[in-house]
Amino acid sequence: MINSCLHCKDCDTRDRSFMSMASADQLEFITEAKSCFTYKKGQTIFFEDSRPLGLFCLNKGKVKIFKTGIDGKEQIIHFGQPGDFVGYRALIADEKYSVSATAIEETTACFIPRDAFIEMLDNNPKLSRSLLKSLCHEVGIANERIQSMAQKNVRERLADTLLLLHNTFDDDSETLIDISLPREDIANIVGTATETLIRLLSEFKNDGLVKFEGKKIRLLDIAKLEKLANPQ
Amino acid sequence: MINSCLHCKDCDTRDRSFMSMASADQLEFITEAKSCFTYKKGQTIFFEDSRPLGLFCLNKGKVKIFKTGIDGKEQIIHFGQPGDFVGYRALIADEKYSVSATAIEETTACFIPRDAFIEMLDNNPKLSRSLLKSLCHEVGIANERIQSMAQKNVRERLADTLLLLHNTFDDDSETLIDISLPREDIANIVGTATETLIRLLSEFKNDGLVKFEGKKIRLLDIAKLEKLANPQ
DNA sequence: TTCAAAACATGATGTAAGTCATAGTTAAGT
DNA sequence: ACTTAACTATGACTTACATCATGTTTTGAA
Repeated sequence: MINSCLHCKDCDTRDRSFMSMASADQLEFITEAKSCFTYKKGQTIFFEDSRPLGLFCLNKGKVKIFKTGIDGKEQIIHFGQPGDFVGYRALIADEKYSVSATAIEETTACFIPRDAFIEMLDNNPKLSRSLLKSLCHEVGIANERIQSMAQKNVRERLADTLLLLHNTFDDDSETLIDISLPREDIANIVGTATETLIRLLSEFKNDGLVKFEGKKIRLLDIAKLEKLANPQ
Repeated sequence: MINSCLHCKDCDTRDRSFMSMASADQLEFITEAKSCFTYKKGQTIFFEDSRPLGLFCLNKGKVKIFKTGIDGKEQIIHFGQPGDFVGYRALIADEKYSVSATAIEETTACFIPRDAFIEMLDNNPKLSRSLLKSLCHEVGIANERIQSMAQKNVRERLADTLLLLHNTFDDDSETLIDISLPREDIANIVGTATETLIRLLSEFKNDGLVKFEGKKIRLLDIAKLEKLANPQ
């Protein structure tokens, strides 16, 4: 569903995003070029294997970025939240999307068409440098995840995941993980069966590591979780 | 061990590397700044958790890039061969190395100090754009690997790995994988125990999928391996 | 408010793959 | 050429986790 757009200069997620690298002229230019959309919970923003026509800059809500495997099992790669650019990797690499993005709560996003983004990128070394740095960092994160999948057991990966979610969606130095995910989604981050995830999460609860508050999870012992995630 | 350096303009791996983006002036500048090293099989070029002082441009040999986990088990992330830049992610991200690089055969590499590289990067949008594109592609590869680790069994991942090695080290449209790796290293790519890897590889041999030629592996049925790696 | 459909939970069971043990084989150094 | 060490190979055993089955609770739409 298409919306009327806020001017980028008035967008309060700008300072949290790559848009903070843009000049006033570029903000003007992008505002002209973009269009805005809202997505209900469960709606998909882009699909794996389709061609990117631009990128999305989120300004409200949360999305999950995932790959769909055999028998439809999702592997969640990461999440997007206000201020995040999503879908730019395929765009820059000049490839089809290798992931899908689906709203996990009501989300609004600005769509920046390919050409406008490329022009901004070409005229803004600071932006391109910032993207470069961010991507280098991300490759490091991804490599860590590969190792974790290969060498850690499910219990350790669950601890990892809870800490990751906490860092990504913290209620600001709170211990509450400020996102509602069904168990199946958490299992699809950890890389395990939903039943196994449920069992382990109950164990964590019984061990006093976490507490369930409605659909959200509160971490009760971060130090212990960190130890669990990274055994000697 | 330090060497006398070849001038970059005379380096025959240049066209295969990011150095092909450099201007004549920049090749001159880099040649002035760099120093060259040779590493014997087993020697390490850089260590995880240390600070990068520059990057390495390989011009002979092969290196494995890996992370070291609990009880010293390595997870091999990828390989470097002539023409490859290695160690630039940590440099650009301004982080410590998150991986180590060790020569798996006699290797020579040029070391380009941080400042010289950054200067070249800042003055060469084509290079920075090329790096950006390459990194975006790499993130896609890494994500695929995460999914594969999470959802595929060891047999499927071994098929994946053999095809990957074949694509990376092909004897040019040959079926021979042109690299000598001990079973333990292959296990550390696949993410399994060495004994399991050995068993599966024997099975693959008995099933007519591969053939051992000295320390190298020849693929006998690539179509079948692809089917095995990507079931329905 | 009711009913159907998700989501959550837990038990029973099977199996892929890890671990431990041992032995043969190749490679490397003196 | 001989000895030691590294690598490859196989068997026996264990276990973490997936799968299947079934029941309960929550959610949301009519």
